[in-house]
Amino acid sequence: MQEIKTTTGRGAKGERTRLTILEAAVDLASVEGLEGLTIGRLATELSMSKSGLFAHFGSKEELQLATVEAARSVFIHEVIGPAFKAERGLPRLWKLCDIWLAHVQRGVFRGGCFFAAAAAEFDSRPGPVRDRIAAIMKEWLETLRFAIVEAQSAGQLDPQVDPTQLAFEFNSLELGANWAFQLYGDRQAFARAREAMLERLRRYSTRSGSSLLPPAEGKRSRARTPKKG
Amino acid sequence: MQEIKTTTGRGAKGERTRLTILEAAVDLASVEGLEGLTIGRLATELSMSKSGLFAHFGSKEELQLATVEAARSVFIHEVIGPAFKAERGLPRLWKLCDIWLAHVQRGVFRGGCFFAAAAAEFDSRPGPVRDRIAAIMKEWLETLRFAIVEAQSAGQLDPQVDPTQLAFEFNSLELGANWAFQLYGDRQAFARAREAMLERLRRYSTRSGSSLLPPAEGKRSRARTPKKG
DNA sequence: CTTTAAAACGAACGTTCGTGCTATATCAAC
DNA sequence: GTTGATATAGCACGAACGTTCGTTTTAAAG
Repeated sequence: MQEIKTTTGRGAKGERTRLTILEAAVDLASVEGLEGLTIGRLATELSMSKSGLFAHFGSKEELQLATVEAARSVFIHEVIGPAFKAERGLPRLWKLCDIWLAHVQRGVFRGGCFFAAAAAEFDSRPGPVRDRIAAIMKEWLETLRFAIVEAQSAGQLDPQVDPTQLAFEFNSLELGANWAFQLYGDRQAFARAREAMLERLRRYSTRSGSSLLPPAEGKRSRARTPKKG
Repeated sequence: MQEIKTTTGRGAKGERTRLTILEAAVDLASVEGLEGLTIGRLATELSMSKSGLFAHFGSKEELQLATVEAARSVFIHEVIGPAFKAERGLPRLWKLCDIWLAHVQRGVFRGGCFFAAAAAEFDSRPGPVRDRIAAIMKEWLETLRFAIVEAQSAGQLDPQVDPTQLAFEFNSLELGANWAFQLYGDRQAFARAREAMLERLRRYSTRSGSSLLPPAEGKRSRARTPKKG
């Protein structure tokens, strides 16, 4: 009988430690940046030795890559997953935007959107880390674009709308809200981003689509939009 | 006889050197970040000694603050100045947006928008540097907002439009274009941002205002929509 | 010229960085 | 309980960091 490559038996402890490290690494990197994510600090924070921690990754770049990957997992779990519970088309598109903004507001990452920060840090720094960050953010943009296309296919959104253009605008509003919140603590920015997104979705939505969007708020709404259960 | 402290006579050389240093500092910081802006590297790049350079600022934080201030001067000279040559109201508002995008595209700062990068780097790092960056970006947002208000006062823009909301959206689109260009080299992003901005300006502009905007392009090269048939 | 303050330098400081080595714990499998 | 891989620690390294200090060069003022 061929023995199965043991990832579960022998290396159990190491894997657990690795995950613990990466959890702390994501948190630290979201605040200090992927370069400010220092092996010494990380080790101190986890009460372990630099070399012991280092052995799990072999190089700082590998640690950074693993951290980026861990952040992507968190993002998928916190944003993509929940949004995909909504039905295809306009509801899912809206949920993607809404939950994205919520995950920043909730502080899923202490430093706001992990990838916005990482992109700004690495965009002038060629290498595998930059490439991976770029790929992950493209995934997100592609997810947005595809949700738009699905809404069009479902007859909920004007088929004349350019999906890439709309995805660009939504992504920009997300970046803008993240920026305003991180730099000024401006919570209103989330409402502004939502308003701008909903305005577009409403304008482009067909009759069958518009009922799938949250009801329009009056100006200066004081109450929160009721969550549907 | 009381001697006058001449700032022009004795300190002339030092001031010139300081400006040379800051020019290089802005360039370096726009790529490597304000923390990656290292005194040693800067000195090497300028073929001078670390200590000689250091003496001009007294601390790294002072160097960072001076660099931020120098970047602000460049920005004012390259964006605000030219845009303010346009007449008040809608023309100036549009020029502010248009030239902002152009200054990123032209590579006025090697790393794209200096302040977008600096904000992302320092937003989780309290202190005078962060405060100054935040204040400067608020200046910009306020400039945008005021231009919108002026366009409304001139009867060129729908007075019902919330200036803060529109300024937020424009700023977001700028951040989005900067992001796409820095991370993917995507030049189309500038056109997308302009399209989104102009779409809003056109929709909100009065009859007297709409003639002040650039003519609408013929749907751009969007003929190739893979319309599924 | 001489005088003198500003400007630039060179060397060193104490830290921290990433990264090797070597030794010691830990723990699943026999 | 012994074994052997795996995981962690200890220690040292060279380089780079911001910063200090004492000295030397430079150039403006008398």
